[in-house]
Amino acid sequence: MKSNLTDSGMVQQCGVDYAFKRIGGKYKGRILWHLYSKKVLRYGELRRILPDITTKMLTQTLRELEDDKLVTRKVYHEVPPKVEYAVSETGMELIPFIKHLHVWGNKQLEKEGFPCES
Amino acid sequence: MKSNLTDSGMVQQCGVDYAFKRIGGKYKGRILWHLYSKKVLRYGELRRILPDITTKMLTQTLRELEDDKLVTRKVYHEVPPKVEYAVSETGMELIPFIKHLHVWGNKQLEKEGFPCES
DNA sequence: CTGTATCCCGTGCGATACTG
DNA sequence: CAGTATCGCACGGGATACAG
Repeated sequence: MKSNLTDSGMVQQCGVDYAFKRIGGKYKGRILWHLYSKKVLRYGELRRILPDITTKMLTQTLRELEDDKLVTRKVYHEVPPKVEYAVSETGMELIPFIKHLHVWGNKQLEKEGFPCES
Repeated sequence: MKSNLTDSGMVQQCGVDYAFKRIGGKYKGRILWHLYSKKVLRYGELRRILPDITTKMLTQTLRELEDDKLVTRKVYHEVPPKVEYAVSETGMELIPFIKHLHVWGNKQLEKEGFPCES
C-alpha cells in the first residue's frame, strides 16, 4: 500500500535522488535484473533465484515495484494459482543502467578475486 | 572504518548486488552526481548542496566512498583547514549510469508534475 | 502455489554537543 | 573550516506461522 511515488510531504532533491528511491533497497536491483534477463518469472521462481529472500520481503518488494510502475503482475485465475512478473515499459528504461552496474560490479568482484558467474 | 569492500562473511550474489551496496544508501548517489558535475567540492560546499544532511552522515558517507575508492580526498594543511573531494577514476566509470538515472529521474518527476532543475 | 499476519531486532540515520 | 562523539529511535528487514 505504501508507494514510493506517492509519499508526499518530503522534498524531492533531484532526479538522482528520486531514481535511487525507486530502485534502492536490498532486493530491487537484483529482482529487476533477473526479471529482465529471464523476460518473465513466477513468484516461486523468484524465490529460488533469490535464496536469501523471505516471502514477506519478496511480496513487499514486488508490490512496491508494481506500485511504482516498474514491473507488471499478471494473475492467472487457476488452481493452483499462477502469477507472472515482468519488467514494465517504464522499468525497461532503467535496464541499461542496471545492465552496466552488473558489468561494472562483476569487474570489481573479479579485481578482488571473487569471480561470479550470473 | 567500515568499508563495504571488506565486509567479508557474506555471500556476494552478483554484480548488481555488489554495485548497489557501493552506491546505495541515502546520499551516495547525490554526492557522486554533484561531485561529478562540479568537478571538485569542499566539505562545506557539499553541506550546502545537500541541505538535509548532517555532518555525521556527510563524513561517514564520504569515508565509505573513499574506502571504496570511488572518491578522492585531498587535504590542504593550512589554517583554516581545506579539504577537497572529487570523483576518482574508478568512480568515473559509474558516472554515465548515474547520468542516465538523473535523466530518467527528472523525466519521471516531470511526468508527475514536480519539475526540477538540477 | 502465492501469498498474509505477527512479532521482533539490528542498524542506518537524525539531533545535538563538542574539538583541532 | 572540517570534522568527532554520544545518544536515541524509526524503520527496513528477518523468522515464523498460517491461509486461500
